[in-house]
Amino acid sequence: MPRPHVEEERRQQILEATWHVIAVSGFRNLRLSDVAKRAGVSSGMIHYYFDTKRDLLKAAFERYYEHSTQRRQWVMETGKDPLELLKLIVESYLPIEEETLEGWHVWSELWVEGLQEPDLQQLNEDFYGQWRRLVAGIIRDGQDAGVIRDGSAIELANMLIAMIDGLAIQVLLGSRSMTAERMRTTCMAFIDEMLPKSAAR
Amino acid sequence: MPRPHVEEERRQQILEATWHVIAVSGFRNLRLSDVAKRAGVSSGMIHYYFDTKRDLLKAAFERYYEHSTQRRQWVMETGKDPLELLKLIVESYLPIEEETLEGWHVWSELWVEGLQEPDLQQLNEDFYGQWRRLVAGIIRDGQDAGVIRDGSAIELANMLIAMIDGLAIQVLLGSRSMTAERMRTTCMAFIDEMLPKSAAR
Amino acid sequence: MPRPHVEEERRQQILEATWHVIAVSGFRNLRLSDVAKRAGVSSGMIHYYFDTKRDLLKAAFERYYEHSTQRRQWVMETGKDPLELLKLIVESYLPIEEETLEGWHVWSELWVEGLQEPDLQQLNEDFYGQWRRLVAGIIRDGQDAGVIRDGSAIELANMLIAMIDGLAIQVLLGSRSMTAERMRTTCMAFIDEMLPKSAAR
Amino acid sequence: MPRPHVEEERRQQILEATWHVIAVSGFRNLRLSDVAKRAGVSSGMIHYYFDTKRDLLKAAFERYYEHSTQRRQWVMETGKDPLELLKLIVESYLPIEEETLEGWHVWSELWVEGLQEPDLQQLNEDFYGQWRRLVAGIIRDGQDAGVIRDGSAIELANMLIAMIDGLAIQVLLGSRSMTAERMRTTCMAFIDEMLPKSAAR
DNA sequence: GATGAATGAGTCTTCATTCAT
DNA sequence: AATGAATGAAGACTCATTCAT
Repeated sequence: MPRPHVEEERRQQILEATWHVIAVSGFRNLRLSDVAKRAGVSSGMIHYYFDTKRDLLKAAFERYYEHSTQRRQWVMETGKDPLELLKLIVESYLPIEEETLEGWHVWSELWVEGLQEPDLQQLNEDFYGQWRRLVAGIIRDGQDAGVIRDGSAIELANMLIAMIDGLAIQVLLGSRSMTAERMRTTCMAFIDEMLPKSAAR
Repeated sequence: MPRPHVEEERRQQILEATWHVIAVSGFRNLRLSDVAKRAGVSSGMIHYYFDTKRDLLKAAFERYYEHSTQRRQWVMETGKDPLELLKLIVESYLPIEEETLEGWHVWSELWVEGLQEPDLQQLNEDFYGQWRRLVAGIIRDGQDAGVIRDGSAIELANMLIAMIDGLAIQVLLGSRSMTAERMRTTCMAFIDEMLPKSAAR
Repeated sequence: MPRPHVEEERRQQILEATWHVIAVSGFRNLRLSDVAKRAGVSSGMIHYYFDTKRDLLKAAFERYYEHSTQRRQWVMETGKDPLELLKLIVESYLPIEEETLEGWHVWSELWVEGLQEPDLQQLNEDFYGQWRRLVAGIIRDGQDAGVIRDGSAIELANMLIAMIDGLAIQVLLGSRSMTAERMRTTCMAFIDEMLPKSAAR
Repeated sequence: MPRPHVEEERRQQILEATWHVIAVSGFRNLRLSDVAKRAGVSSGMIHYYFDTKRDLLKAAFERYYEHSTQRRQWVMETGKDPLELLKLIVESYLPIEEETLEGWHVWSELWVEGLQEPDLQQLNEDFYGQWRRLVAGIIRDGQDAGVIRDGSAIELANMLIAMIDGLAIQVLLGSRSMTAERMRTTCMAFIDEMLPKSAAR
């Protein structure tokens, strides 16, 4: 009785275990044996599915990229008004929930690993390309509706996205001055006070 | 016959070599033999000055923290008007010049390593504490002079700083959509259009 | 498909190789690569079974302790009369046969290493505890049979055991004045002339 | 103003420091830097006086051999009666006093090192040769005076000396069953009950 | 498909030894 | 005579990778 999908399942299982280990231990300290243990498989099996450690890590990031992309699908399907939607996005990216936190860890490791790895740079480029287009689209909707200030929507999107990333790093590093709560108010202040068309000053 | 300062010089020499190797190869791939080669000393000498690799790396980051702090001393001594000064700061942090680029690389590695290392988190905390106070001070000067909008100066500083960090990451990753030039215009747009008190919309 | 007992066999193989190297080269000069070579395995395998060199050496001594204990089992099963039995024991401990010689070498190294290592001290304590009880039992049998002088059997056992150890050291050191032959006559003289109840003087 | 003996003094200083380190840390763990620290000199100076570590250790043992020989000079100059003198000797070798304890440690290390080193074997041979002659001489005095049993004086000396060595090892290893006190009574029992000509049985 | 014992190249680390001062 | 900074060979240890089962 062949189970045709067993291979694919195993791959997923291993790739997900890889994220978790990256998120918990960091890239630098990742050992294949840890991944094997976390995935509940033998170390030999890792190499059955992935030729080298490098291949595994690359695949894990690729898979995580897809995962991250899917995780923000909901944004496309919301009928909320633009400013509200931006706030929801910010809210969903605050490094509070376990899963979001893990996402930030994995993505941070990808960034730094990407400094040396063109493949990962491409992943990042694709991801942020979509990200910018998504946020810029929302901003453009707001501009069309007359609730968001004029100016390059892409540039405004870049501001918000970069701000989220920069603040998240500080939160991840356990800064006492930049907590997740503080990150929320800072982002919300930007959306409430700087993006709107005629916000009071 | 004591050879004065030899020890201190050697330490500096090794620490600086360590930055360079971190900046070029990344933290994960750093081999002590590379540091030794770069510093032009024997591998044994590394251990003569630093007990373990870990100690060396920690010391290198600490030293880099001091270095980074000193590198922004000039900001304190400028008589420029606030908005102009903020622009100069942005300009000086664009990842263009070799030295600035290296700084971003080292600091990125510190961030990601800091995810696992409380000591590095503290370094980051100190550094960003100063950073926020510095930028917030300038903003407050601008508010006092009536050229910068009202609101929490610290919060505005956090926005700008986070934006710089977030954009720099993308530039460092070689994004074709986010170049150093693009980063400049984005930051300048924020300073010119969002910070001033009564900027036209 | 599990390969049963492979692990346990390997451990034994490595531990025995370790004795031999200790016996031949001494503790101080023991290199893991020598043990690996002697055991006919790779150096990595040593660490597969033993975390550190220290662990290996400790385990080797522990295993040797068991081995030594077993090697004297025969004494319990002999029906010989007490004085005869004591002589057989002495005979079996003369540093003449290859295996006995090796035993003395390993045990000497254990002694000196034990000066710094409480774990090894405990091993020695256990071993000599059994040893004393065994010899004292034989002596007590002799006293009960009226062929061995009165007095504390444990004390008499301690005399004989210490004498064997002290003489063996000199033999091991290749003394020309204290050969194995000389050691034999000295011990036999003690048993023949000093232990018996009414030996002529 | 040349101090002609400064070199000789330094040598002594270093050699004595070497004993102490051997006694405290054991031979296996001895580092020249520890010796230098203990002697209060630079590591370079060790090599000024001794070409190699091996040379130093050999010289240290040689010097210790002389030292040990001198330490028992008093035996020659005592007018005590033979049995009493043997007891004094035993007393003086009990591993109780700091200095005696150190002596046993150094000598134990010499034994085990001697298993590999013919030079040290020779030292031991010389030392034990004198030792046997000395003790045998006393025993012979006792035999001449009619207070010690007949038989080979050398053999009786070997018994006593070996017994002392064998017991001392157990005491040094911190045996709870063989304390210095126990060692004393055991040796004294041998002298009191086994050596005399017509001891009651 | 799967295991995990085994390998060995790669690195960190130690420390005797050298040598400029 | 003396120092201690510097060296580099030696050796412990790690871990990705292989392969017999």
